[in-house]
Amino acid sequence: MQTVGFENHDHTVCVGVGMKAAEDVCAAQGLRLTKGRRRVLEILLQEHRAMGAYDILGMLSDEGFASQPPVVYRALDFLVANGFAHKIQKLNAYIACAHPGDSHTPVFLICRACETVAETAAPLQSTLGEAAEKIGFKIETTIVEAEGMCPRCRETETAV
Amino acid sequence: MQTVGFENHDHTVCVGVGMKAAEDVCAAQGLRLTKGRRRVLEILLQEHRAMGAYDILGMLSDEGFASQPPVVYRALDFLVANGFAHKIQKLNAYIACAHPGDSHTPVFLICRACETVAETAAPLQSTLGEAAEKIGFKIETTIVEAEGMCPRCRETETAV
DNA sequence: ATCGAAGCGTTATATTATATCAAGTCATCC
DNA sequence: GGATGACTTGATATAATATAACGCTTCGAT
Ligand SMILES: [Zn+2]
Ligand SMILES: [Zn+2]
Ligand SMILES: [Zn+2]
Ligand SMILES: [Zn+2]
Repeated sequence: MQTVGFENHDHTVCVGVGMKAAEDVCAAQGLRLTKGRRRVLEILLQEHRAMGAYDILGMLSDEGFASQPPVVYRALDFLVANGFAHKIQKLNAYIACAHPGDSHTPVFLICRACETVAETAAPLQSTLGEAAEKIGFKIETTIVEAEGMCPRCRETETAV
Repeated sequence: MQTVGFENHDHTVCVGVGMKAAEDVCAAQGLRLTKGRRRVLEILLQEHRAMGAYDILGMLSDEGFASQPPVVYRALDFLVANGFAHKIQKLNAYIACAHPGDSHTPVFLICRACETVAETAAPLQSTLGEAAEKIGFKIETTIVEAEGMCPRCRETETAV
């Protein structure tokens, strides 16, 4: 599992891999990757950045989809529930999963200057789970979001 | 540093300790713990739970404070910026810091059934920081929120 | 073909948060 | 003591994010 987000890369591959992974998982689990859900995932993969729900909604309605919020929130709920996308709580934004197919606890690195988001992972699940279990808390999902400065913004940084 | 949130405890002590810590930090750093800021922190300490901004605003306006959103958001901004309170992103809610005075990266354990929040800590700062640094990302702040079931709700749980 | 579950279109509304500008407060300097 | 400037507050308005509810359609299984 590698960190995705700051390096350059062949982007059509990202989209292809992401869509394929979603299709496979849906086929295997009997989930329906309907037109709207598919298109939202494509948008997130193509843009490769955290997008607000209303940004996506704007693109959808430009393309002839209905233009009401539930259209996009329903699609996002589906994608997030099934691990094809994640919500970045800090930004109230959504991003395609960079490690589709794998079961994982994502760690997001969020640049405070440009808001670029990279998805990586850290082996904290067990550490945290054990600590929580000691006080009787059963962890089911974990959100980890780290804010700071990405490599590019650090280069061009003037003041701290 | 201990986990705070699920066990029973003498609550007047929490409030006293929290207010004292805030007063000390403000005195030391030349910050102004004004009437509204003080009252919001008191409310958060007394309630000892994650509260929505508008919940707090309702209490403030009942007490004669102005009743516009900026009143409470400004106070919360101050408290969060100075470490006296934290924002729980997952809940869009705010909670008094359980470890005031210490510099720390809090870890929140959030019960999905009752929404009780406990603040604890995990030694993941260094692990995560090193991993990020390898790709040139400089972490400044980290949000960790774990959702699951608290001890009390696990006892009374019927279905999973 | 019928049935039930899941999905979608649509209207309306709820919830959370910020922009802006004028006025007040406080410490400091002279 | 008055001028200064930084910070704080009051107040109006609006932005941004998200959900409720209801009826219709589509899909897949029997
Ligand atoms: Zn992922
Ligand atoms: Zn950046
Ligand atoms: Zn804390
Ligand atoms: Zn609980």
